[in-house]
Amino acid sequence: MPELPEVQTTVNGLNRAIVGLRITDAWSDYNSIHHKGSDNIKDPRYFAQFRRTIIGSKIVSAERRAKNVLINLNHSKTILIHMKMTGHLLYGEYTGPTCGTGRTCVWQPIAPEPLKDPFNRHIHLVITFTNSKRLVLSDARKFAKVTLLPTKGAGQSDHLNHIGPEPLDKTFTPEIFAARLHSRPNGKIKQVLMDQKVVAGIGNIYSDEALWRAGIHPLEIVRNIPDDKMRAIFKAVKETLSKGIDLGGDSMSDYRNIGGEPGKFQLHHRAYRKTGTRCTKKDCGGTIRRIVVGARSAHFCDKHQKLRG
DNA sequence: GACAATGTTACAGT
DNA sequence: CACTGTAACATTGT
Repeated sequence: MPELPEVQTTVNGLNRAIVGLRITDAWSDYNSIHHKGSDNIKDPRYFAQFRRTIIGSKIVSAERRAKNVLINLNHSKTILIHMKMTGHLLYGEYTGPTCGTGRTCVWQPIAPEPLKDPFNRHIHLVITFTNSKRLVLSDARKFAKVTLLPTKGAGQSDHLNHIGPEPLDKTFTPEIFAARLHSRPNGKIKQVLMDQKVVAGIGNIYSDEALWRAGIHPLEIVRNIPDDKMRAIFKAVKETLSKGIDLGGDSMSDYRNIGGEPGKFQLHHRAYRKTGTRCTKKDCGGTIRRIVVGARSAHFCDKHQKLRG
């Protein structure tokens, strides 16, 4: 599940791999009746227009906004990609059948190992460069969103204009964080943390891990959280996300970096999917429990994350 | 074969 | 109107 650290890992990889390359073609087999008439390549008519527009342009840079990848092109257009739950971008050689013939494209990584990984085989978008290498989107559940925006004012588009502040920004302070959370005083802390309008980039994994670190129960109501605990959550969010980036993202499920290789954050989970195991906080001795919050799983320690109310 | 997994949004309900 | 909860999206892995 790409959250902020996974998207950042992808963007970092793109800035190393594809800047300066020119696009020669694009192919996709997305086709959904639910996106007819939308500015999403899942509408084949939109894809045809998307393809015509990006052919011939050069990659200037890649950046991240919340969980969105933004690829800036040299003709003042930007490709926006939201990978949703199971999408990830891969860059590499291509040796399969010609795209556009109706057959599924086969992507081959530079290293042979990732090709065996089933999560790298669900390819629904291929962008080809003049060096004949390709950027492809593997997206097992086909939830991803891909669209084209004017670079100037991309942030003001409907895709991005509602998103809250970036938690790793230097300008992001504990005061701003608390004020954002208090915009939903009656909300459960886990759900509010994951609300992209409140703070950008946090999803199920990092909310569980940050709350474990801060010692806060996921069902705690925002209104009841004292200032010092708010600061603790602020610090935990920053530390958890930074650690995720340092470890190259979380590959417990399908996420892979652009070389097709897994990240390492899943080896450091303290709560997420640790149900029934002993809490690893020093001298804690609690047990990790799983509950359902807003139709999503939440994991927490029953000893050092007590509900205070 | 049932069920869990999840980011986001549309929509129904309070 | 504001807010909350749930279904839908599509598919894989267990």
